[in-house]
Amino acid sequence: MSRNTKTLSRREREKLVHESEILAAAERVFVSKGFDHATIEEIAKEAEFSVGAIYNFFNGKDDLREKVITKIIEEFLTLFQKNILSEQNPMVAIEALIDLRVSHVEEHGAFFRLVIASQIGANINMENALPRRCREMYDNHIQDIASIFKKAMSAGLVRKMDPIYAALSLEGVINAFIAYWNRTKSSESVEARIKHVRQNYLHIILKEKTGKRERDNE
Amino acid sequence: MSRNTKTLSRREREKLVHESEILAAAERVFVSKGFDHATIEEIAKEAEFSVGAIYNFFNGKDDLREKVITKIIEEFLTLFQKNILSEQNPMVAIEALIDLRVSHVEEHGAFFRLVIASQIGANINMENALPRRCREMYDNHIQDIASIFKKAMSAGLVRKMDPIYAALSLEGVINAFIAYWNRTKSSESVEARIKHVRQNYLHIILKEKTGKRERDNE
Amino acid sequence: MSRNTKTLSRREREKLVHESEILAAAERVFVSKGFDHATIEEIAKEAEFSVGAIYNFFNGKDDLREKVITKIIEEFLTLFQKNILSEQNPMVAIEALIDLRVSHVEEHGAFFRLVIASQIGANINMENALPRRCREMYDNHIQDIASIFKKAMSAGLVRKMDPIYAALSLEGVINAFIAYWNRTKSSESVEARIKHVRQNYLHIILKEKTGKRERDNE
Amino acid sequence: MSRNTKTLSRREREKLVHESEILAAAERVFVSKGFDHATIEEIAKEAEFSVGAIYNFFNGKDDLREKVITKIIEEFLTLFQKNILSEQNPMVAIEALIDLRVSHVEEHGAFFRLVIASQIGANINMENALPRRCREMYDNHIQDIASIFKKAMSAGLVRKMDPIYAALSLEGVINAFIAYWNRTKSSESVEARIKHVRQNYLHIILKEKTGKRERDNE
DNA sequence: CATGAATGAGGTTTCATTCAT
DNA sequence: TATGAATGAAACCTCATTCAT
Repeated sequence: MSRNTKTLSRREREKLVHESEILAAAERVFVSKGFDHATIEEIAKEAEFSVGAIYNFFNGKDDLREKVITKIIEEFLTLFQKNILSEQNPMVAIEALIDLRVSHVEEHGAFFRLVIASQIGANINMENALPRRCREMYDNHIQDIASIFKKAMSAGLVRKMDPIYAALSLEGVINAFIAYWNRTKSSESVEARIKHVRQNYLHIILKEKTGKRERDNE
Repeated sequence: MSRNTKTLSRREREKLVHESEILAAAERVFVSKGFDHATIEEIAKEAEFSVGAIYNFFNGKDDLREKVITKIIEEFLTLFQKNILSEQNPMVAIEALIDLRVSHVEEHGAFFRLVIASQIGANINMENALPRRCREMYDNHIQDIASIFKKAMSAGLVRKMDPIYAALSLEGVINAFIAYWNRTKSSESVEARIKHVRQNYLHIILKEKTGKRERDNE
Repeated sequence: MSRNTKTLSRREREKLVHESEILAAAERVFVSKGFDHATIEEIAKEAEFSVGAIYNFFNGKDDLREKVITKIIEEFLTLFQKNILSEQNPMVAIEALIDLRVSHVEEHGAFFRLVIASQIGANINMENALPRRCREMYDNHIQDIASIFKKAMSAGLVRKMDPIYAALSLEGVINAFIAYWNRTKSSESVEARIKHVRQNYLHIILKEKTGKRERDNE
Repeated sequence: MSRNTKTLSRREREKLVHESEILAAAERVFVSKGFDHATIEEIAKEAEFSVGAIYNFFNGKDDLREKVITKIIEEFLTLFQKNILSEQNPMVAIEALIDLRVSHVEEHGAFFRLVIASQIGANINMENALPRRCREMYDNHIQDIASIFKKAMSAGLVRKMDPIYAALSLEGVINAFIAYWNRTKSSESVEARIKHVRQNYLHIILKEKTGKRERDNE
C-alpha cells in the first residue's frame, strides 16, 4: 500500500507481470475446458511457464481458480463503480449497466460463464462455490443496482417494485439473453444485443407516460 | 409398445425399478457434489448397489449424467405440457408456469442446479454440455412459452415485445430469483416466492388497463 | 466306459450336446478375440446359453480354455492316428500328414492359432501354457512323426538326419507357411498349398535317386 | 539430426535412459507374464519407477506393447543388416543368420516369444496384432532372406525352390527347434543348437556335389 | 438345471503436487 | 526462481464368478 508500483524492484514488477500472465492463461483454459477439465499442465503451457512456476505463484489449482474468479469480478466491479455508480441519473446508469454487462460478456465471456456458472453451483458444495469474498462482492453489487433502481422509482421513472428484485430481474434477463445468444450462436453486434435488452425488458419496466415507449418497440 | 408394463416379467420390472433408483441416487450425488466431483463409487453407495451394477445399467459416468439430465428435463416438460400447454387462457398458463418452475425447483432443486448450470456451461466444451436432445427439448420449451406470450399479447393482456425474449425474460427472472434465494438461504414458502415473481416481474409486463395492477404491488 | 452313448439317458445326452455346443462357441470366440479378450458373456451369447449355464458345465474360463484346446488337439490326433499312423508306407504317411495339417488349419484355423500360439507361450507361465496333458500328447505326436521319418530313412527314401528334428522341421515349415498365408491373406486352394509344402520342403529332404525330383520342382 | 546425442542436455539424456529402462523392464514382464497378464504396476515396479512415470513416457499399455515389440524387432534387424545382409557369400550369410537367430533367442528370448507369438496371433484381432510397421519390417526381412537364398541358388549352392518359401522354411525350422528346446528345457549350448540346425536342415537343402555333406551328418 | 443381475477385486489411467537440479 | 520428471492417490471401468429365483 505504502509502496506504489513505481517503487517496486524489477524482480517485484516482473513477478506481478508473470502472475497476471498466468491468471490470464488460466482464465482462457478454464473458460474453454471448464474448471475440472482444465489441467495445470495445460495452463502452464498456455502461460508459457513450467508447471512448477505455477506453484511458485499460486497455492495449487484451487487457489488459481479463486484468484481468476476474483480478478474477473474485481475488474468488472471496478468498471461498474467507475462508470455506473458515479452516474447521477439513474436511467442513464441502468442503460450504462446493460451496456457494460453485454459488452463485457462479449469480450470477456469468462465473466458470464465462470462466475455466473459458479454462482449457480454455489451453496452446493465448497469446491464448486465462489470464494466467499466474491459472493459478498456480488451481493453488494446487487445492492448497488438495487439502489439505482430505488432512485429511479423515487423519481417516478420506473414502476414501483422491490428494488432488490428489480436488480435481480435485470441480472436474470441479461443472463438469459446471453445464454440464448450463446445457444443459438447468434452473431449480432453488441449494439443490437443492447437494443434487445432495452426493448424487451427495460422499456417494459419504465413507467409509461405518453405511450411513446410502446410505439418505439415496433 | 405392444407389451405394456403389465406384461413385463418380474425380472424386467425389477430392472426398471433398479435403473430408476440408480438415476435418483445419481441425481442426488450430482446435485450435492457437482458432476465432476461425484464418483461412481459414491453413486453406487447412495443407490445401495455395487459399482459394477451401475455399469450394467449405464455406459459409464457420462451416460449416467446424460440420462439424469434427460430424465429431469423430461419430467419437467411432461408436467409443463400437461398443466400449462393445455391451458387456453394465456395468463393462467403463465401463472401456472411460474408456479410450476418455483415449486419444481423447491422439491427438485436438481432441475435448476444441474440443467441450468449445464446449459450455461454449454458451448464451452462437449464434456460439460447438455445432451443435444435436451438442448432441443429446451429450445422447444422456450418456443412454447413464447407462443403463450404471443397469445397474451394478441389478447392485449401483455405489452408488446418479441415473444421469444419475453419467454427468455421470464426464465431469466425466475432463475435469478431462485439463485438469490439459494444464496441467501431464504426459507420463504413456495407461495411467498411465487408472489415475488408475480409482483416483481409478471405484473410489470402486463398491459395496464385501470392502474389496478400497480396498486396491487404495494 | 462301460456305458456307451446308446445307454445314456436323454438328460445325459442333452448335457453332452450342450457341452459340445459351448465348446464350439468358445472356440469361435477364442479364435476371433484371443483367450484374454474373450469374455464369458460373449461366449454365452455365441452359444445361446446364459452365463450361468457355462458355469454349470465348466469350472470357469480357464477350464473352458483347457477343454477347448484339448478337444481340438484330440480331434486332430484322432484323425492323425486313424489316417496317418496306420499307413504302412512312410512316404504316403508323410504326404498324408502334410495334407491333414494344411486342410485342418484351413477348416479349423483354431488348431494352428490357439494350440501353436499357446505352445509358443508355453513354459512362460502357467496361465498361458498348454494343459500338461496336451503337451504330452503333442510330444507323443512329434515322436510318432519322428518314427515315420525313421522308417523313411531306413528305407533310404529320406536323407539321414535326427528323426526328431526331421519331425520338428516339418512342423515348423508348415507353421511358417501357414503364418505366411495368413499374413498375406493368400486365397490359394488347399491343393496349391499342399503343393507348396511338397515342392519347397518335402522334395528337398528326399534322397535323390535319379535327379527326377529336382526337375519336378520347376 | 542437427542435434546429435552429444548436444542433448542432461535432462534429455536421462529421459532417454529412463525410457529405455522402462522398455527393458516392460519386455521382461511381458516375456514372463504375457502381454495380457502383465500389469502396469508390475512393469513400474520392475523398472523401479512409479506407475505414473510409465504414463509420462508412453500412452498407455498398448503403446508400451507396440514400442517394446518395435524395439526388439529393430534391434534384431539392425544386427541382421549389419552382420548378414552385408555378407557377400550367401552360404556364409545363411550360416550367420542361423547363428544370429539362435543366439539372439538365447539371450533375448523375447524376440521369439513376443514377436513370433504376436505374429501368429496376428490377423486374429487388432489388440494382439503386431504394429503394422513391424509386420512390414518382418515381411521385408523375409524378402531379404529370400534374396540371399536366391543368390545361393544361382550359385548352385542350394537346391532350386521358391526363395520365399526357402526363407520361410528356415524361419519355421528355427522356430520349431527353439520351441522344442523350450519345451524340453534343453540346456544345450548355443553352439550345439546351431549345429542341430545345420545338420538337420541346412545341409539338407544344400546341393549335393560330392556326397561329402551327407557323410558329414552322421 | 437355467437364468442374468449383482458383486467387487483388480486393472488402467489421470493429474495435482512435490522436489532435486 | 524456474524447471519438468516423478509420484501416488483416487478415479474410472471390466469381467469372472456367484447366487437367488
